[in-house]
Amino acid sequence: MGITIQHSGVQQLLESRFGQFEPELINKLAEHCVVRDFDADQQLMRPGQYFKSTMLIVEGGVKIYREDQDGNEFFMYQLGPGDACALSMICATRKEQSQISAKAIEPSKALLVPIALMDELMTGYKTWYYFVLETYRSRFEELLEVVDNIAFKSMDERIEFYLKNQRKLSRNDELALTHQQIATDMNSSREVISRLLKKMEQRGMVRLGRNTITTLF
Amino acid sequence: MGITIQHSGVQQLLESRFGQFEPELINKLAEHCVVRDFDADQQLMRPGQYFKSTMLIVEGGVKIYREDQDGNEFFMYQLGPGDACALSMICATRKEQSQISAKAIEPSKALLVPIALMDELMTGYKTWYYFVLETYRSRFEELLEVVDNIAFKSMDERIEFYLKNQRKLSRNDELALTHQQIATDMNSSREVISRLLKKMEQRGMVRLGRNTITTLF
DNA sequence: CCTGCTGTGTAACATTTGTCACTAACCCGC
DNA sequence: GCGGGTTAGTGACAAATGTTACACAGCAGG
Repeated sequence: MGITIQHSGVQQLLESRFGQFEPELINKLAEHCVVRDFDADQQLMRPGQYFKSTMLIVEGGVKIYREDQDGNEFFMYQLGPGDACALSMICATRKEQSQISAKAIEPSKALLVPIALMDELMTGYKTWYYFVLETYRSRFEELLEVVDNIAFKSMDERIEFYLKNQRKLSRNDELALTHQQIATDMNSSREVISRLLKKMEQRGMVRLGRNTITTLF
Repeated sequence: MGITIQHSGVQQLLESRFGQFEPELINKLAEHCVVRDFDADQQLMRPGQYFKSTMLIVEGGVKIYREDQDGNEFFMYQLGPGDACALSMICATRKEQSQISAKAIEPSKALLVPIALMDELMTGYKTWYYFVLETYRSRFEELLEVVDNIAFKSMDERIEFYLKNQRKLSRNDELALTHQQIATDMNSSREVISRLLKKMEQRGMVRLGRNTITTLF
């Protein structure tokens, strides 16, 4: 399954991705945490899973989904290097079940921080405490933006928002996406997405190709 | 505007509503915080506002809304005594603008905790630190449930969810709500709500009266 | 070059939700 | 008991989204 536990090199990874951490914190983490590799498309979390550690993304990218009982997906936001999964913190803290699912979109590395360490880190290291609060804050705001979108906006506006997001993440105007992928992420159907994308093409907002959407806005 | 700043009785209020706090923390808070009264329907927060303190609800009830540019509202969740507003914590911590609006649904009291105190409380008082994390966690989960609802569920299921929520909050099967209020909270229109409520009545799920909805499920 | 698979286009239709227009029922103060 | 305001019910229609069904284009492998 491509899972590798690495003990070496943790310190360097931490220094490069989490430069804001104080040196003693980095040492502490390097001492007690391991890095785990994930393949593209591998799940980092699934609904109903329990956590023994919280995850910091060191390399790659991770998509965070909400899933309902029937297996429908709904994409919420994406994490990159330097981000932490607020949910894994929350669940870890409470030893509770996860309500979401996370999937690596490319080969990724995550630092696993044992729950047992959390209290000590929180009270002993100011930069950790700020990091955790900032993580909560930004995930919360992302979630608010998600609510905004589905509560107030129509499908075409949401597609636009989605494409903008993808562009920012891939740092590329040409997106390698199928209509079906978008439909799944937005919990809609391919036909609807095709229809609306076509309209956007007519309005000159995108150029469509097989497996690619070029944003022109 | 019915705003009163009280300095007396803070300690008793804290003890009754936040019994989990350690005594030294209660003293600390009583020393540095004030209680503020809000009238029914008065706004505690509005979008674009800056915070100098974070708010703990001591008495009453507060509705948390998302608002869009056109002034549409979308109800997210409700706070009662013993709850804290995660957003006010987040914004306070970052001295940032609020993205939401909060309104008292009945005469309410809130404890105002100055931001300046946050660091000290967080690092010095374990029960405060747990309280803050638990606040983030539960708000985050409420927000996830909101996403769930609007992403996956149809209007009638959402109404059901809404009514269940209201019932839990008011601890009463008979809800004093107009269809228009529900429509506003759900960012829909009165006619739609009336229509669906009527269907629910035919299915025996509710009994409808003027200004009242009696839940039978 | 044929074949089969995946991705896309599109028409027709169903369903859900929103809007408009109007009526009726109820409630309160005079 | 009579207006006037608020709340609710309803039909007709519009718009958005979802569904079904099918055609077709591009590409990869034999």
